[in-house]
Amino acid sequence: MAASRNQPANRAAAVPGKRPSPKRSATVINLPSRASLTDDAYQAIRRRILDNVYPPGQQVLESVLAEDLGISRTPVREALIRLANEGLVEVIPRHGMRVLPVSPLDMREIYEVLTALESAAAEMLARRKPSDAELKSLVDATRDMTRALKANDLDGWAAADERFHQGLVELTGNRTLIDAVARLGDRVHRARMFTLRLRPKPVNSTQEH
Amino acid sequence: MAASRNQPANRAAAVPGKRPSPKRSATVINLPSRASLTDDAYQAIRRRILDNVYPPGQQVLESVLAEDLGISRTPVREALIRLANEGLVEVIPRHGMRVLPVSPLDMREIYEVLTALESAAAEMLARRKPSDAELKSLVDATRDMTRALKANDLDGWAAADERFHQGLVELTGNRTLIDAVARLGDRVHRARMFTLRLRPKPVNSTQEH
DNA sequence: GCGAAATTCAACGTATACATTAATAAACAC
DNA sequence: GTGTTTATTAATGTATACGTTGAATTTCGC
Repeated sequence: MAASRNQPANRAAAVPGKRPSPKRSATVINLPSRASLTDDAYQAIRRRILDNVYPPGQQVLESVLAEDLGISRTPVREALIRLANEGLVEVIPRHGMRVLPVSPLDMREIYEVLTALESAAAEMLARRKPSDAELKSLVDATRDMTRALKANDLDGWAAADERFHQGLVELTGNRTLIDAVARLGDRVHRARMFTLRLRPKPVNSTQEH
Repeated sequence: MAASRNQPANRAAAVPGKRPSPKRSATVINLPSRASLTDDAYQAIRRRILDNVYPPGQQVLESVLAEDLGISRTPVREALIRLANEGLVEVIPRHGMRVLPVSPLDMREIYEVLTALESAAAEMLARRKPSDAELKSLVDATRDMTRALKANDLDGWAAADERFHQGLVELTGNRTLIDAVARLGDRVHRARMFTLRLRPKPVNSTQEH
């Protein structure tokens, strides 16, 4: 499988708050992270998309991104290839990248696929007869979801929900499955911005197991 | 796509290229838009992997690939990013790309995911009550599969099988699903080289619909 | 004034240059 | 001979250079 394209944890200093000169200078904080500039660019651009700094439909030129991030076009291009592969953006030959919109249709499609994958995950898990310890994270997440739901805390619910899905899929140990779900993760996140509650609840399908 | 046939003569002086492939006879009148070198590289490397020219575990340096394809490292790198994203190779910092092996475990994982996705596709299709015309390709493929199976024609079976899966998924019209399956396509192909018959038969799940 | 042809412009695709650094080999002390 | 340190090499990551070409703009014919 591809190297861990998943977003680990390094969300601290990904976004350059300032606009240094196009030249890379010492003003850039030297983190112990040996992340490549390509990775940085990937994270930064991705973040801006998820945070709606670059809303759907937004177009940004490679050169603008590069200057904005204080790096050259090369790592920007490489980051864009990854983002395009992930379905977040589209690279239009003369117009830079374009943030792909997430239409209601897209959402439905994504949820259909996700539901299928998670159902399979639940089934696999059930078959594997996991220990209670393994299930703890899931149970916790479910409890948090219910709790948040009662408190009308949508954000909390979403967070717990995400933990649940993440945990469910990861417990299967099926890397291919994990990757497939992760690939949809960002788009789900964006879709969720539009519709937090249209979502079906795959919780039942696992709780009964 | 833009026609990027740009190999100025000065290139010969700069690089002792051994492979003047980017040469085009003047008799060609209206050639269709040229793919980018990145695309070419992607296709070429991918093909070599699928054809086992680069067997699993094989490592090839960027520079070797570049020289081999008669292009610079830039498009090679971009192609490798795509291939890595697709799970065909891994890019190891100092050792170029490495063709990922497809272990029996991988195969099982892939099939688990594929089965889930295709089951969902079948369900979606059934719910949509497709016309007979739409189903024709599926029926044909199924028939060919059965036929090939009887004739012990494994290759024929595999081909029909592939058509069946392709068609099944495409009939749903769910682009996300189509993409997800397509993304697994190459790995499936490689897995299939090892085990043509360990495969479960999702045929039933659709035929009954 | 309006459409077509010519021109300008800028973004890109690709090649190449360059500094960095891991891997390898060489030198060395013991 | 062996383990350690230093030099060498090579592959990379990134920056930059550059020709190509689609798009925008202007010029031109009418």
